[in-house]
Amino acid sequence: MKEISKQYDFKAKEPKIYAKWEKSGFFNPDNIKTEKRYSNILPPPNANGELHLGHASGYAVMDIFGRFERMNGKKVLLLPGKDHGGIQTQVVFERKIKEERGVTRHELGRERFYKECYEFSNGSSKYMRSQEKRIGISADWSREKFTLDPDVSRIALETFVKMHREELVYKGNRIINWCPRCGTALSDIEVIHKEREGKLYYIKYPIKDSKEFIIVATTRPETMLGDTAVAVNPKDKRYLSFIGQTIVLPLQEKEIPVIADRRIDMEFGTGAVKVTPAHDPLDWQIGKDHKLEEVQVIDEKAQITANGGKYEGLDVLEARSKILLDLDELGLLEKEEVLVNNVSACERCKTTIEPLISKQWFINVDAKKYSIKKKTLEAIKSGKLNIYPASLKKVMIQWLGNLQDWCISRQIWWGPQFPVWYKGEEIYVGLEAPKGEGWVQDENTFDAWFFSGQWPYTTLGYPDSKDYDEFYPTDMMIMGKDILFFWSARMLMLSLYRTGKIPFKNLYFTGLVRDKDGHKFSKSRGNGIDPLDMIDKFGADALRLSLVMDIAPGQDTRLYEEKIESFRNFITKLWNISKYCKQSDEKFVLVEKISKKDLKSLSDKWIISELEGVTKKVTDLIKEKNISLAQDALRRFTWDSFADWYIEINKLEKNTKVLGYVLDKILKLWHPFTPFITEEIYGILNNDEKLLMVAKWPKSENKFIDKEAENNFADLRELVGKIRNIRSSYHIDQAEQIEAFADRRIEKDIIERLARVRIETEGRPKIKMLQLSTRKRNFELNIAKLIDVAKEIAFMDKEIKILEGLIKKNESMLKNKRFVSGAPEEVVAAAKARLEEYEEKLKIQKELEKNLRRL
RNA sequence: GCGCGCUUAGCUCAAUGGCUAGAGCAUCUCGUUUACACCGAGAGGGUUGGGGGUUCGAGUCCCUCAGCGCGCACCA
Repeated sequence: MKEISKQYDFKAKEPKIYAKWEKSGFFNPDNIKTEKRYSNILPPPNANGELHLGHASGYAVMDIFGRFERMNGKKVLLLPGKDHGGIQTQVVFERKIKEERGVTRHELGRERFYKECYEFSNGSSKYMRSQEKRIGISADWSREKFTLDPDVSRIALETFVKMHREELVYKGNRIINWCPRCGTALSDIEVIHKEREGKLYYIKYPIKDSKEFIIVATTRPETMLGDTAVAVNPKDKRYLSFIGQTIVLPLQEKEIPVIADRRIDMEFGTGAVKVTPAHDPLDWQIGKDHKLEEVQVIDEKAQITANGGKYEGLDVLEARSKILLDLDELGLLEKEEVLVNNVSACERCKTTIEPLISKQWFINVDAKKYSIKKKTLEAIKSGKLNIYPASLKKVMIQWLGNLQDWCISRQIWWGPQFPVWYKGEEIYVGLEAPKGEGWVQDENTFDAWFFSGQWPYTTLGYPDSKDYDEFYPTDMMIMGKDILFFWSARMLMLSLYRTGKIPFKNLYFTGLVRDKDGHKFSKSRGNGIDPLDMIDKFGADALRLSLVMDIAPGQDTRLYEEKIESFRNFITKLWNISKYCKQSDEKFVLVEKISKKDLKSLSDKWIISELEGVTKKVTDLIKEKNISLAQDALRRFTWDSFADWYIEINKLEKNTKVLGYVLDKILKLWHPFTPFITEEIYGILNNDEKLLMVAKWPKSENKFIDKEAENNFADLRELVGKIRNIRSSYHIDQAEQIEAFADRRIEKDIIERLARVRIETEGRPKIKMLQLSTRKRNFELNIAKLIDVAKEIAFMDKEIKILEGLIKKNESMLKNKRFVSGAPEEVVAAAKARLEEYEEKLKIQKELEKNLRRL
């Protein structure tokens, strides 16, 4: 039989335990023979970096649910993968080659850049995979996927072809968000808005053949080079007479009309707006409706185009200052005002966005043949998808309601190219290049989210594969709430379109992991916690626990070393508990089943009753997706009830069978949370012949619930507590055994041991004694020790007052007819029971006080 | 502007409308023992952000105010 060593060396053990799991083959659901299944396609991290706390917390949650379901007899598939990451990876890789080799992607050329970026991603993936394993995730690595794997990307590309055939996608000129640094179009959600203090410039626009002006206000004067109208609200009396007149656009000397449009806010600025359809989303709309010319004056490098006349070639900011100078010279600059407004920036590189008109591929989200928007809204509203937390359902519905066409083409090089070929006026859309000479493929690459949005079924080999039939729709999807729109919404949209099914039954959002002060972890702040460092320092189990403590779905959580440390302490406790059990009796073994006959003493009955209760509670809480509370309840049982009370008592009245039974259940209940240490202990105690990972989850059995034992044990604890309290408040040395006398049958040995007293049961000594007693007088003893009578009386008076207050409260409740008839039966019964209990306690207290006064 | 979330012990968080509002960390006191000092025992610490309401009963539900955080839209 193996021994349990003095200390748990998690650093040495964890890799070995993981290797043992992998070798067992049970990460692969094919090796589990059952009809029931549970599937969770894991979110693929971008294959360009390192595992961070966000990943770690997500994996901890996914693995807890996965292991729970596996122990509940299901074939569990946790399918891992990596995302090629599109823009983000390209930005990272470009920076890398610039720093390391001093080259740009243009110097490498498209083909070579793609190839090297692919190799880079592959290398990072391997590294990340080794990190993911250290968290302990029980994923089926034999099924691991990459968004660019041929089988995966083929299915995703087919979706595009299908959409094209069914007219859900189109290529067209629209105003889009352009990142001049990345050199690509972006979708609306890849743009972040930052408040910045800027200036609002008031510029005089002269009316043709008149001395009058209209003053317009703008934050971006450089765009005036492309103005094709001035717009006012038709209700605005100030400008009624100007509508239809002509303005001579300053600097360009071009004639443009004054138009009326109800979208103009009369309150803002002067109420008159310069309209630049080529460089502002709202102006673009107005331009469309009024059939205005779209004059592009800013190009894709954020420089002024030839349409900008003498400003051509200037950077937008240079152009802005030059234009302001020129206007001032002409006397057309009325004034400047400070204004705080939102500036759009690229989510990845933070460069200011230029709105441009550009020819891009779009998904029509409200197409005639199939409205992605409507179908997705319907599915969410149908209630067939459980969302944790439920409040995010509303957010999703609101977002979908406002959804605009989705720009899916990018001008970056990293990622799959559009399956579209051109030859002159001809266009071909299909998976393979068309036969014949002279076809040129569309240069655009896909928005990476178009690929990851199809992840639930591309990974399973849609449409005709064993895995797809068996595991789709999946049971669970877990992600950070920061990618709610990016990912969960897109998965719902695309999966519903392609497969006709909601891709998952449960959608669980994790919150953000923050530092102790509630700040985001960031490199610039230097407050980052590297999960791998923490695993080295405290072990994977401790990190997992700290990541799921205090969490609720979608709620941010704070993490800091002391928190992880306190869970490392718990892990040590679990180890020591097991060590004690093993050492307590050479016959000690883990026990799967027990019968009532095996429960000898009060404490046996109590601990088993509590165990059954906690088993039910933990199981229910995990099913409700409330893993934080489940863990909390289990920890309290393990540390407080089992270690601090039952084991201490076990040192006196051994019941090795009960000990083995409780430990067996505890190891199983803890396994989803702390898989490594529980597997290690289970292995030692079973001579490595059994694997905890696939052990059966404990089932709570009502027959062991024993309320009477629980109450009696509570009384015992209360009495011991009272004695300890007295020792502490009178500074009685811990070494000193307090003399006591009891004339009733009580759990003498236990109380003597736990409270360090010596209890005489015969020959009551003739000295003054403090009397202690509990409810129903199950336990009563007298302490033969000099005490401060006045102090004790004061203490008892306080107790009596509290009890009287409680009695009054409960009495008035029970006298209230509306309470008795209106409240649930159990509540009324509980109130009655409480009242009796308090009355009895009060009676005892009063008696004790009377006795005390006689001293 | 619209929407969402949060506010409970010094800190981090719990508490199906119903038991004297609880844990962990931190603090203070003490420490003999067949696992554990990464430990054990005990103690202190609360007007549940303010105000109002509904209810037999409110930390919990409603209204309102304040503070913090987030999302969306607008931003000429």
